[in-house]
Amino acid sequence: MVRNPPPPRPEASGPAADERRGQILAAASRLFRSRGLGGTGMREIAAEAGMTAGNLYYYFGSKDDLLAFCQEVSLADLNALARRAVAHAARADARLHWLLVGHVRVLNELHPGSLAHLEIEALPEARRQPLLARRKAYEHAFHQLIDAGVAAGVFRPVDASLATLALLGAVNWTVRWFDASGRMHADEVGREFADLLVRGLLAPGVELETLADDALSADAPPEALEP
Amino acid sequence: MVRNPPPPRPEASGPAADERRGQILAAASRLFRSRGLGGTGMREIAAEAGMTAGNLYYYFGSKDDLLAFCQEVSLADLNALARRAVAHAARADARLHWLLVGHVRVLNELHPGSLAHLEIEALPEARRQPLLARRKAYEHAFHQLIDAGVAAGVFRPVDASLATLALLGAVNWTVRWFDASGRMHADEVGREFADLLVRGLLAPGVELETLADDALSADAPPEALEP
DNA sequence: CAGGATATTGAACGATGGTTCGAAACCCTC
DNA sequence: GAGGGTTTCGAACCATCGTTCAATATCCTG
Repeated sequence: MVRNPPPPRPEASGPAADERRGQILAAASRLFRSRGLGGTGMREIAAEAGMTAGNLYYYFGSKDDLLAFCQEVSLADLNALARRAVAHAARADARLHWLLVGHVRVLNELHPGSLAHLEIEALPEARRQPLLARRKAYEHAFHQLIDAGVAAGVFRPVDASLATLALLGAVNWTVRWFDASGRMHADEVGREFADLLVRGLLAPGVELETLADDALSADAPPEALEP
Repeated sequence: MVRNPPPPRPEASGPAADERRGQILAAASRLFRSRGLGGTGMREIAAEAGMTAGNLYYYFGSKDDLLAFCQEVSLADLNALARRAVAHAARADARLHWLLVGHVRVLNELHPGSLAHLEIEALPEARRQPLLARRKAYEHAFHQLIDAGVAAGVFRPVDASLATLALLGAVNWTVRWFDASGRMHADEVGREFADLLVRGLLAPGVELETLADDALSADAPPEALEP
């Protein structure tokens, strides 16, 4: 006879719990960044969030849950950005530039030190799939923008997949060294990076165009995020 | 009365042991790559290298020893490359391009999946310092090449420190996704990346110059590496 | 073939990690 | 202030991790 799985432990819900989850996520991100992912324990995360290890499990069923949540949030924000960039009417180089600046800001300013989609490998197979799909969607936006630029003659002909990985590598790497208390703000770093990276794609003779970067997705567009 | 530290346990020496250490390093690198650093245990590394956990300690005094060795080897190769690039007579863009290609190859072809200088934070303070010094030296080479290019009017004026981080981010990121059995070889990826990144630095109107990339440092220059 | 140095094993130890759980504390509402 | 839901604690559990070590196998040398 098959035994029913134990009743799913009651997971906290409601706006208060969501708020708390946000605090935990922030604390975890901070620690993940300085001590590495495997190097930070639940007790440390709890302490950083001003609570007890046992209490953490009232909000997250497991460390994997916490990690997956961490990445879902970042990926959702990144994808929201990407959708806006793809839908925008400006030239491909301007849109790509704008997206790159936003990317750096989301990773270092909105979710400081967030691992974003950086450590998917650390999750068990079952959790990976949905996150990988979202990451793929995000990369697809870069692919699209680059192809659009090539088609328009704004970019020189490049392998869009490879170029995507180059751009993402550079901007993702910022979480390793960016220091919010340092001499530069996230958006300044983002602009310098985007300048360099998008210029690397331009066809000879084309001048880089840019867009004004606006507010981050925290108080952003009215359209809802995907479910 | 101060007790003498226990006699330093005999650590294997000789060419045979060095060979074995090389195998272990390769196995460890492979696992670190797929499972992450904190996620791989000594037992797994040992198994991957075809031996027992206890046996590992005949070659490395601790996991930190192993990790530090891993990074020293990669950094030594990278710095050897960097010294050649800095000493070379060609134009700055060509030298930087050559160095970037070499970097990708060292990380993905010579030491597949090596974490290189990527996870220094995981080491205890004492170990970090010498590695950080070597990394700093390596970054300094990029800084030099970029400044030289700017001075020569080959590159547009950029923040050399920031540009260095952008370039290194892109090429370091390759260890996350590069697959030796994939459609591209490490040197092809390296060239595409170097093209994009160095072009991003060029001053308007300047055409990219490149150097032929030669053999990797395995059978490389006669000058000795530093001790 | 003997015998010592070199390699390797497998079991064990202590510490730490994620996790569970019953009980206490807190916070509302009636 | 009694009572029920929500939240928090703290101790304990068990697996795993890095590590040690005495014993054994393997290899080379005389």
